Amino acid sequence: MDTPEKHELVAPICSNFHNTIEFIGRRWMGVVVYSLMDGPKRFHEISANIPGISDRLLTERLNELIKEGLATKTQLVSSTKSEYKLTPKGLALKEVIAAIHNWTDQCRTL
Amino acid sequence: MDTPEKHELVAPICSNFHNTIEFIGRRWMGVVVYSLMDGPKRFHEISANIPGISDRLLTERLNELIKEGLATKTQLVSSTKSEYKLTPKGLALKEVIAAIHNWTDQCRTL
DNA sequence: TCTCAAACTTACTAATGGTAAGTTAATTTT
DNA sequence: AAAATTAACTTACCATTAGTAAGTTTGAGA
Repeated sequence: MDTPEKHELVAPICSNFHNTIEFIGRRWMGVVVYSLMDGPKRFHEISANIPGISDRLLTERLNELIKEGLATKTQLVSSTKSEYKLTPKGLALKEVIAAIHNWTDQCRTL
Repeated sequence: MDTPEKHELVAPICSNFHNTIEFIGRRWMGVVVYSLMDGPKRFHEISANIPGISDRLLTERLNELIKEGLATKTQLVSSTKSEYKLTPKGLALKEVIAAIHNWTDQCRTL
């Protein structure tokens, strides 16, 4: 018998609508992905891009993106430099971001 | 001088990308909206539609939707019956849901 | 009238997030 | 070359949000 896992994300996040939206809806996740949409960025660049986010949460969200295959991390020359980049799977969220943007815009007339 | 409000949502949720995704990304919010997409529903119907959600959180999410103008509540005859319905603003999220669905599908090949 | 169901509400615990300070290695400045 | 600074984390602690379960109120049905 399997151990019942309740609401833990055992299945890949993209296995259904609920998993997906709960994942990309975690606090700050949306803007972190958004920030990486226009190309690879350093940790401090993402941080500077997102007013209000703390190092701790940014580290956590980036690690979650990596774990789920939406981003990769590259250590540059020294150990104090790293770069984050979206994978094709991460880049494919562009449509979702666009849809939210559209909603945000048309919202004023609704 | 205004009191600084930190990260509270003072502006309408649809005023920018960050506000919007943080709002629709709250736990269970996505599936609650999804559940209402195909027409008005009673409280217990939504609840039955979403395995795992508690009455407390469902109440909270529905009230947030109402507060932000994405849904309305109608008291039916007696006070023990109520019906929830998406407003045009809420219905307009259909595109966002579709985009997430598409991502979920193409995810397998990425 | 007695029981049951709908739609909450309350109380309490667990998990997640916010804030700030500390760490380590590599630059840059003096 | 020593001192200060920066990058990228990590740790610790408190606050907020979520999960779980039991209780409340009104109305409908047997």
